[in-house]
Amino acid sequence: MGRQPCCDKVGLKKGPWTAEEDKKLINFILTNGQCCWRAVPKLAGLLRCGKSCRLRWTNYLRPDLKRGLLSEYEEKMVIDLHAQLGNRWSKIASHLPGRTDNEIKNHWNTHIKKKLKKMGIDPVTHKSLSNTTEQTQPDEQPHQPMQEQHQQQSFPLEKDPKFESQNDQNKEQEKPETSIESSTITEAKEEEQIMTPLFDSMELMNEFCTDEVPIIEPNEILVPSAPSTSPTTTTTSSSTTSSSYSNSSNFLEDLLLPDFDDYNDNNIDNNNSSMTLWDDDFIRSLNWLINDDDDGDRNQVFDAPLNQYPKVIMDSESWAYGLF
DNA sequence: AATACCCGCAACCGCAGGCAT
DNA sequence: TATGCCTGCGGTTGCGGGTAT
Repeated sequence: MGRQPCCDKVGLKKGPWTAEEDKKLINFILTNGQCCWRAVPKLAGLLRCGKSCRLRWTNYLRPDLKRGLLSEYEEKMVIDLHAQLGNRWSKIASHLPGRTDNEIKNHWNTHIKKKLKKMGIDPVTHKSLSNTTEQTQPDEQPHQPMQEQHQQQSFPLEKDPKFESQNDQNKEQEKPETSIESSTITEAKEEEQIMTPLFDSMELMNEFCTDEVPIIEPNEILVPSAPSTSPTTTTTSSSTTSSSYSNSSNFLEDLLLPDFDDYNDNNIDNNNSSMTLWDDDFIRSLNWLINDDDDGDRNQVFDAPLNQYPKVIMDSESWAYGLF
């Protein structure tokens, strides 16, 4: 028996998501949490395949996403992680809170690759280009993660004192092997080696690793308190959002939203991660969002006002940039 | 101003792995 | 063990905006 396709493609919509579709998906996930993705489109009233819904959610709509270009520090981390892990984008992304594998992959292909080449570094092997041309043909050979290359080369990033100290710390934390199968142990060890210094950097940024984030339930989404309630103009990074919002159909822009820019300025920099409940205006706005649906049947399902949910935890930047 | 070209990013595609039966 | 389902992953594509001519 052949494998069933992930979805019946007949009659399913493809291409860019519209604001209306996003609204339905957000509505559904916020209400029901993430469940069987195959069932999501049907239940949410979307003419999309479940896979498409999952991608849209994980890569764009997820509340804990950051938007905008990667910071210099994030870029360094990506380079370092890529040197160790190769093209395992999801693993790399798991070390960068709020970033998706797709985002990192795109950023790597469009920005970092070029930068490294300019610097005379082969983006595949992370070795000096003059050396690699003699030894390998980078683009034709599968990438060998640096761990497997015994980390012979000296990459500029490793000269960063922060990373050096992390590596030293790493060595100290290496544990003797047990009787577990060697392949498993090397894999685990590799992971451990990579994770340890990065967890430190997570602490440094006072953030969390997306791998550690459980499935987001509606009652877990929190928003930072808004120092200013005046709805401000959108930030520059919001222009990088989906083309679906390029016109006036950006339904979320009309909401009365906390000023996340102010929040970021005031709190992010000094590592103040305090979170509070949404203010009433915001709750009312989102409530409007949830209930503003022309499908009466689904309104019955979702008719619990959002402000009845105990707490809504949310990352400021992601919702500020990604949605609002 | 119009057209061609380039680039970045969102979305798609197909495969692989994990899990249940 | 075999089979089917679901999800995650990495590579690729194609659209849309920006820039050059």
